[in-house]
Order: sequence, then structure tokens, then C-alpha cells
Amino acid sequence: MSRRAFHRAPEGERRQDLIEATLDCIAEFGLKGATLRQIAIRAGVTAGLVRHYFDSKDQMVAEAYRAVIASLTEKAEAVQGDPETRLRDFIVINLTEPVANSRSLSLWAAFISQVRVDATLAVIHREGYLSFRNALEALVADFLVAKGQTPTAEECRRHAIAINGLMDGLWLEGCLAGDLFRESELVTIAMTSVEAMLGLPLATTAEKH
Amino acid sequence: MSRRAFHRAPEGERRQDLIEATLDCIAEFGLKGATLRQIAIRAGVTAGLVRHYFDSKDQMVAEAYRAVIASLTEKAEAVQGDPETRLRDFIVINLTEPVANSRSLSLWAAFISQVRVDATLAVIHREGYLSFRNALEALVADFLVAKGQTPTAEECRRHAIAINGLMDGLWLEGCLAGDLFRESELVTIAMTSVEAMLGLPLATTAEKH
DNA sequence: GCAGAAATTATTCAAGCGTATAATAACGGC
DNA sequence: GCCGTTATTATACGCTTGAATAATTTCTGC
Repeated sequence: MSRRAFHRAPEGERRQDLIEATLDCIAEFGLKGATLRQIAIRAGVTAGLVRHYFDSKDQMVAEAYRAVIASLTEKAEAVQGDPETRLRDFIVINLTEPVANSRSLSLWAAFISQVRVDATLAVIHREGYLSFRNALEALVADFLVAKGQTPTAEECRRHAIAINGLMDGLWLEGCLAGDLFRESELVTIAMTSVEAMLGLPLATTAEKH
Repeated sequence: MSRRAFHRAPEGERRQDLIEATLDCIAEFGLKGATLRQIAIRAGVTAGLVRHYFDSKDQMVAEAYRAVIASLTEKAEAVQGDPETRLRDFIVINLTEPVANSRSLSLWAAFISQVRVDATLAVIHREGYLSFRNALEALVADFLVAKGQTPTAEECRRHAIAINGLMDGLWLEGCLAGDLFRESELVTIAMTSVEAMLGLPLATTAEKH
């Protein structure tokens, strides 16, 4: 009857590990399969430790949701360069790995299905959604202005809604059934569609690495 | 200590009631809150009865998923009239009640998050997705032909993927944050975007009721 | 109107859940 | 090198879960 090996993790690292383990379990077993015991196994600790870092399981799950939102938006909001490049990169980033994969979708869907149930998650969700759409709206506005147009705020809003919808939908298709599409096919379709919607070409620039 | 009132339901009705109650509970409490006891309360029976109609809870949930898919696709696949009208109606139906509402999304998301976990649900999902996209592809092909074009199969496929993505994404936005949009704003945006993507106008026809 | 089948309720069960608490191991200051 | 603090393990508790089974009510064919 020997006691389990006792390993003290570096400052703040354990908290992050627990959140990662939570997401792994939700993606793999669903929200109802992500039990404290499963999460603890995944994180390499015992279940009781969770309550040393979080007030409750629900609080840990909420923080895990924040991490998901961050991983889905932070890369997209960090695009740089001229307006056209930024818009193009925004599209590419959202429709390729690591943003677009089946794990991301499973996590996203698990939390979305809880938004109506848990008010805390609803707040986190709305903040993430609005900041994402606002970022896209700014991208579209900058792009149109750079092309010599003077779009009204209303036009920008409508374009942002439409493009946001298109991107969400293609992201979804790619995550759900990536095997049905050829390599980067969805990116090409998105580019062509956005060009048609804005009535402007999105010049193909040389690949950067 | 009197026994609970004993009411025998008409042929086959109880089964449907149980599936409806299951969906109500999933929408309201999430998958993990949809317990046999909650479902039984909602259906006005006792929990034990479930196993008289279904082999297990999982089987009932799978049948409930079939019902969700059906409710999301059956109306859209039944559009009638000339190709242009069918395409327009298809768009309208998918972006307005009862297909587009927050309950539908909660249900859809709950099941999608389980697709990676439960192989049975994965099969049901893929069938529904493909039949939906094929229906849309046929709609697009008919429309283009009616407009005097001779699109290749590849063109139809790409258009269907793009429009499907747009519709999914706008459906999603509408379900998640319907309060952020004006009445039928999403339908208008969808119409305008599809026109731009196909390079053809979708004539506004007189409202039918 | 009775007998057997089917539908429904009631009760029980083992397993797993999140939480609480107590015991123990590692660390940092002095 | 000891001591208080904190991170971690271990264990126990009350509750809920899906499932199994037994008891009861209704229906149907004759």
C-alpha cells in the first residue's frame, strides 16, 4: 500500500494543465463524460486537487471555455500587414489548422449547447462572438477604404455579418467533414465568395512562411 | 399512499411523446441534464417506462437525434415551384422560424458535440448532412440551368458548398444572437450574398401565405 | 366477464458523481 | 535543520444515475 508519487508542479502550471485536461476530456468524452476523475487522470493528478485550484468543477469548466474562445479568436485578431493581406490571412487562419479541426468543433459545440443552460457561459460566449465580429467588421472597412471606396457603417455591418456567416459555415463544414474536401478547397471557395460579395478581387499574394 | 394514475396512451403515441420530452430536456438542461427521470416527468410518465419502448437511454437519444435532423431538413427539401422560387424558399425556410431558433441550435450543438464520441450518432449525422447538401446542389443546378447557363458538375459543387456554408453560418448567427438582427435582416443578407456568389439576381416575388 | 397479454408504476441496486475533510509530502524562511 | 505553509493524496459521504425487476392496471379476444 504505497502512496501515490507526490510531484509538486511549477508555479501556475498545474492550473493550466487542469484546464487542458478538461478540454481533452470534453472533446473526447463529451461534457457528461468529462468527470473530475477522468480529468484528473488526464492531468496526472488525483481528483481532489481540482478543488485546490478551482472553487468548483463548474468554475473550471467556465475557465476552460474562456480558453477555447481565446484559441479560436486570438490568432485571427492578430493579423498584420496591409488591409488586403489582413483580410486574406484572416480567412486562411480561420479555415485551416489549428482553428479548423474536429476537436475544435466538438469543444465549441459542447459549450454552445450549454449556453442556454448556464448563464456564466452565455456571458463568455457573447463577449467572444461580438469581439470576433467587430474585428471582422474593422477588417472589411479598412479593406474597402484601401480600395478607394467610402462604405457606410451599415454597409460594413452587413458585409461583416455575411462574411462572418460564410466563414462560420465553412469552418463548420471543414471541421465536420474535412475528408469531403480537397486540400485548401474551402479557403479557395471562401476567397472567391468574399470577392463576389464585396465586388472586389482579393489579389493572390506570394506565400509567406 | 395511492398509486400514480394509470393512463394508457394511444397506439404509438407514447413513443413520440418520449422522444419529444427527450428533446425538450436536452434543449433545456443539456445532454447531461437530460436524465431518464427528468425526461419521464416531462412526458408525464415514470422513468421505468422508457425501457419498455427503447432498449436503452442511448437508443432513445439516437432516435431523438434522427427527429432533430428530420425537423431541420424535411421542410427545406420539400420546396416547390420553379427553380428560382425553390431556391429562394429554401433560403427563407432555413433562416426563419421554426428552423432558426435558439432551441434548434441547442439541440443541434448538443448532438454535434457527441458525434466524435458516439459512432451511432456520427452515422446519423453524416447521412443528414449529405442529403441536405445534395438537395441544395440540385437546387443550384436547376436554377442555373433555368437561367440559361450550362454549369459543370464541379461548379455546382463549389456553389453548393459555399451557399451551404453561408446558410449554416447565418442560421447559426440568427439562432445564437437573433436579438442583434432586425426582422428578416439575415434573409435579406443571404439573398444579396447568394446573388453575388452566383452572379445572378434572385427576383423578389410576391409573398405567398 | 374472464383470461392472458401488454402497458405502466413502483422499488431496488450497483456504480459513478461532485464535494468535503483529513492525512501526508514538499517547499521556503529563518 | 526545524517549522509553518501550501500542494497533493487519500478516503468518506450523500446523492443521482441508468438499469433491472416485481407489482399493478388496462386492454383485447373470446
